Amino acid sequence: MNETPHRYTAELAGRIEEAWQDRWEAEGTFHAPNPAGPWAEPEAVATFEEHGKLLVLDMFPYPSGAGLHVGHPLGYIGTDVFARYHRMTGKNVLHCLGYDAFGLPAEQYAVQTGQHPRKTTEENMVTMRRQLRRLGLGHDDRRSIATMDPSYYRWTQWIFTQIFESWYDERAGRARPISELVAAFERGERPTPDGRPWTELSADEQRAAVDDERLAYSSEAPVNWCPGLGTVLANEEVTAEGRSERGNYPVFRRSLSQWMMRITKYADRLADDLDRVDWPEKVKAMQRNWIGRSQGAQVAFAVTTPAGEQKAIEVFTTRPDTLFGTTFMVLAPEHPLVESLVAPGEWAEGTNPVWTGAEASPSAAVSAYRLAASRKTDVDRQSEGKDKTGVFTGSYATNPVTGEQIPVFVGDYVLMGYGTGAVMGVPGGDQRDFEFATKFGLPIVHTVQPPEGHPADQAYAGAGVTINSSNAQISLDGMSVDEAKEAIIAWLEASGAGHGTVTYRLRDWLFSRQRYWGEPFPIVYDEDGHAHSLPDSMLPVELPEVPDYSPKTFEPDDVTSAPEPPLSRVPEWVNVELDLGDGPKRYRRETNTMPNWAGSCWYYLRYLDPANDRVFVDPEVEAYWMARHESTVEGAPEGVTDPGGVDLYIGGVEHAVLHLLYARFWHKVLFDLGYIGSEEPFRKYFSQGMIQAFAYTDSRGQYVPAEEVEETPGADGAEPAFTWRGQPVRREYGKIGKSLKNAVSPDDMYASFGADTFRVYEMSMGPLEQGRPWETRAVVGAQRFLQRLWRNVVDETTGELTVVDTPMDEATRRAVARAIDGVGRDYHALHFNTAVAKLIELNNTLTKLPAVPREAAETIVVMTAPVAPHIAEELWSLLGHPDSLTYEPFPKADPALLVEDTVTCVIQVQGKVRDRIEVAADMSDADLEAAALASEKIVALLDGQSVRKVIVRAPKLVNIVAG
RNA sequence: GCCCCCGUAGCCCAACGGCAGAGGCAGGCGACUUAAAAUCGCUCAAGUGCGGGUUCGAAACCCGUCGGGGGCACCA
Repeated sequence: MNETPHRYTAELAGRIEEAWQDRWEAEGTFHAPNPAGPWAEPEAVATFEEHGKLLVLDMFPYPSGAGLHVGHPLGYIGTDVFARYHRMTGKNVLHCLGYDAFGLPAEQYAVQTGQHPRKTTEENMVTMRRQLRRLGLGHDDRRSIATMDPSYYRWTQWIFTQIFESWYDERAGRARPISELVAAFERGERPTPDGRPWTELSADEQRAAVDDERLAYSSEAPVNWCPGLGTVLANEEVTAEGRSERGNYPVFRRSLSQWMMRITKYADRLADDLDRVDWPEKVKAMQRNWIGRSQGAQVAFAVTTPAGEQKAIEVFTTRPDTLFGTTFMVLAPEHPLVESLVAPGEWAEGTNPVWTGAEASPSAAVSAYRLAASRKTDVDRQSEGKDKTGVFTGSYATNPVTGEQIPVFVGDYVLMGYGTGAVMGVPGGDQRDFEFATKFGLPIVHTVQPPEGHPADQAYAGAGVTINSSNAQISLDGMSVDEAKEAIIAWLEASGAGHGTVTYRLRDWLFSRQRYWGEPFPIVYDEDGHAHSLPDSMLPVELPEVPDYSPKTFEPDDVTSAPEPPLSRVPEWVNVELDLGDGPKRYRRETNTMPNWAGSCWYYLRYLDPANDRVFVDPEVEAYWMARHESTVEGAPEGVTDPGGVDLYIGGVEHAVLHLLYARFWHKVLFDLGYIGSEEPFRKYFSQGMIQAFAYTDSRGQYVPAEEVEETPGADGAEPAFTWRGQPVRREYGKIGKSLKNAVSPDDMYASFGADTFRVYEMSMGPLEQGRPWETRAVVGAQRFLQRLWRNVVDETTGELTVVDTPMDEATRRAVARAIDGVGRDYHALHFNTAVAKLIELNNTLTKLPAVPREAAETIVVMTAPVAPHIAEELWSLLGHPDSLTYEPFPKADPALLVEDTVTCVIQVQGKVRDRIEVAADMSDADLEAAALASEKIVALLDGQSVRKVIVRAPKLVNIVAG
């Protein structure tokens, strides 16, 4: 028979946990009141007036069919601990979780099985909800939205129409409604594209002028076409190797008509406002890198075409100071001027044979080169490495500062997609140009004095004194690089040959996909093919049922294929009669769908007011939860202001560019249009580390189930040996997942230990931002802690309370006070691992007492609640409190108990500890110095040496410098 | 090639520039048990990757170097 029926086992933990989860749900414990909107509870909100609110957010999960593994909940537990702690500090805390329900896996599954993706997704959501509920997360379950619900994507579509109906006013530095653009054209405040008065433009011309300014626009442009997925992709979804981030299929550049978002208009604000948010530097750096703002100059090189026309080749350079060293030019193969620069006839007499590409004439050489370049994928270009290729066009341009005639080449190391698609070749200052010049026998002029010992076979791109840079009007010689840049830009601007400018790596965002399982566009085309956004009253545009979910996919390397969206196969949905204000007319619906990012661009706003069917979020509600603060975020530079936003956002670093950039963009548009009052979505973002696990391969390199591997410790510190079914296996470390056969499910943890133990273990493994290895056998440490905590309150045999109503002794009071102080600060700073360590320390102290005083027990129970809420609730209840401790105030430490009466003072000689003395905590420096010098050990050690200096850090340290 | 992060007991991790150890795992010893598991108690264990420097004093700050992880990469 069981002698300890009331021991805190996994089984007992499970019963307690499920009971409390039911009670929290029934009582709506985590429902956060809103100040306005359909759920307005202003009186409830007013009760939080003293301590304010806190908005905590997790990254929007995709409900995967594979279920969760133990790595997934790390961030969710982190936010939950933080949220629960702050409820105890008296804040109105909003924390909830919804689902990013549109996505590729459900659609691919649907294609294979014919199962509707909604059904699959709903089933997956049920599983995930169960797994997360069992974890005891304190979510406001009323706010759990899903992007696939028409009541949600109605507003995704509405936001799209707002973006479509907006333009970016450069002068005002913000987005404005299209109607104001039309008004500006009408009043003549804004010149039309060709300068004619607005009224003289035809209807089509007026429409084109407006459409060219829209923040969402459709355009025929080279896009990333992925035949293997049957869809086009955004730049951000294509890897450096030119493959799809999802599925790793080849991606080709094809010119197709697609929807784009003019995110480039926000490049500066997206870059600048990174200074205003509290994010990891790493992530800020990645976004800055992606935006790729570079300061420089645009310079025009005059060229006379073979046909006799005067043209200019515009180049962008970050190093205008090196203009005097420009000895050639290179255009991208796709550059529009190439055609007109190709010299007719044979090569000129004496043309360097290396320049000709072994062709008989410039036109043959250039067309062969261009053809070859057009056939290359990014992968090919990559694999060619740094070997510079190119051919001469037969034309010469004029260097605007030297007046020299310099040859113009076509070369594929110049990319059409960056800058102007043309570069000035400065072999002395740019390694790529140097390599090109060496290969083609072009002159190399240094314009910055290289330091001594600089290798002769390299360009010099560093700082130094400008040389070889003067003409009749200007001399840069002797200037630093920065001075020279400034001087030459001024000269270029004065002479009309160029101007200072900024370029960006960021491109407009490709926003359409040829998929079924996504939001339909709220766009229809009239009979002339013009796009119209649908009015609010016609939203949502519901996703129709289709006979076949598959996008037409192709052989992954079929370059000639073209996308065909599934929705185009439902003619009765595509062709509609609508009245858009000018009577019923025939329209054709847009058949592309939105990318997965659309729903996740604004979900945090919907969390705030999910039941609102009048607006996507009530402005007062948004202002309450996300308003800008008076004070700036931590570490913000001088002069910036707080942008508002979510108080804490925890998620993986894998979305550093994609989701976090897109969401910032949409947020800024909504701010510009006056719908919200915060300028940034995520004031503080914290990037959690990834939990990984060991995986094992057998002699053939096949993965074997990690949980079945046995470890034999090596003798005398040798490496341990690992075996699986008797055969030796090799250990490696990697991502948790099916393919490495090292996945551990949270369900197993609930069954073996309970959710609280699992939570404590995950939080205590190490700092939240750091990756670390999962180790199932170490989980028991967390369980032992909770068992001891339980035993400090409850008798394992009888189930009776063991706490006593005697006051705490002095030592216990001090230990409790220290813990309160430390644990509170650790929770606040997201240092959950050290918070748990301090709780364990205090608990171990209490364990050693003959009986635990009630006050000590209650204090530690309350402090433990954020990490282990179920056991804390249960003990709190056993201690006689009928209500949940969710809103119980976090204990406050008596400052008097934090300072010791006496402390151990360390006495060092030359920085080495030589003696310790007990002294009063308030001892003066002089007294302490005297006491230290009087120490017998010190006197003996100094042995008459003179004391040169004494450093006193009362009351803990004295350092004597002798000699 | 460039940029960022991390190197502390066998392992995961602590330590305002001031006594290297808070906590956990594993190991060892002991208690309980017929026994084992679980549990409890005790215990062992590193001088902080390496080399310089700054300082009265460095795991911490600076420079260099090695190792691990991540990001970017013909971006003009």
